[in-house]
Amino acid sequence: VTRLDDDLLHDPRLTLMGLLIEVMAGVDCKTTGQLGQHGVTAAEFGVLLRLARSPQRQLRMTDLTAQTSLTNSGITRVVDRLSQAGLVRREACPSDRRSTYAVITPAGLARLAQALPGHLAEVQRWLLDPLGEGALAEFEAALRAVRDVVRPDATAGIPPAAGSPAYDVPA
Amino acid sequence: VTRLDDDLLHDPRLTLMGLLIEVMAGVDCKTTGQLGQHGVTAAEFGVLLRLARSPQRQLRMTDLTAQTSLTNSGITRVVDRLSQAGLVRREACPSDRRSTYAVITPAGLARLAQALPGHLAEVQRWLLDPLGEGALAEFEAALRAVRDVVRPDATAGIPPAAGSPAYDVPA
DNA sequence: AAAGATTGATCTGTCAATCTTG
DNA sequence: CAAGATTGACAGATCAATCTTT
Repeated sequence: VTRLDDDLLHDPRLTLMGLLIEVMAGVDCKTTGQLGQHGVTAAEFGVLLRLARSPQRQLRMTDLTAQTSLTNSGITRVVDRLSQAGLVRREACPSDRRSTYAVITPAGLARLAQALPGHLAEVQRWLLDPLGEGALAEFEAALRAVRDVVRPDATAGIPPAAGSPAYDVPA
Repeated sequence: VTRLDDDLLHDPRLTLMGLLIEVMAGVDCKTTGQLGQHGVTAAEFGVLLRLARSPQRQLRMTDLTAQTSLTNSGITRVVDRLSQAGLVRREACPSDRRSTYAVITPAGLARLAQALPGHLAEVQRWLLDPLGEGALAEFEAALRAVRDVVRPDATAGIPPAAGSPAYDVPA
């Protein structure tokens, strides 16, 4: 049986993990607040942003799933809300009738344009500013190293057969 | 009106934020899976851990709220589940009858002892290993810098009047 | 049979309101 | 009235099951 050693309870790895969690919670508390003022959740913002960045301002549901940390049904629901709000429109895929495109509407682009500058400001204030000019590059490299391991697909460099550009995209 | 400039859509700050989100999603997907095998969610694990580390193996509900990224009602619900499962017990506070202590039970300690080593292994594998020996200290310092700004209270060094030790604690 | 998408049931957490004690 | 805790109503996401198309 495993005894509950006191060293285990104070393992430095717990501290690191705790810091990561606190940072994440803190930062997206701030950004969620800002985005909320523009009537979108973080997940919705992420979808709008990805659509706006994509070739035809559109992406298949499956590709959205691959690019976010949501499940396919999660994406269905986010797109439901966005299309209900008129920020996104569903469109049938001509070549494969199983697929559906989500297309960002002019209203969606407008909403994004309205929310984005403030969002960048929050990221600047709560992430870049505290890091400082010096630590930034190192921090980003560290994140990238971890990302490449926990999300190997995000960097898999095979030229996208269908329309999924392998950008680094936030939510 | 704000035009949707193409530069805004590709601002490097979005990349950084996106990396942070991906890393967080990736890492706690892994750890959630491991913890799930022991029948606890990440939030529940965090509460058990904090209780185990606390002076009398107990904490007031309020202190738990302060130490996690949950609301007070969120903590109520987590403790509900844990006490339903027999891993935690509620106990009245003698000095202030508004307060309730959550006390970890022997079963709770056992569960924690059972889950903790595997959890540490996951953190090692998905966080420390990818970072590598060299980047670790820098990364932790960076996180701490951000944490201090987004969560100023977590480091406020006033000696805890009531029982809330200002550890660095994960969830 | 597998891939894409959606739906119903459920889980976890929040918010606002409430109750009790200080 | 403020602080601590809980509760009801609800939002957001997941899982497993389902339906359609390949």
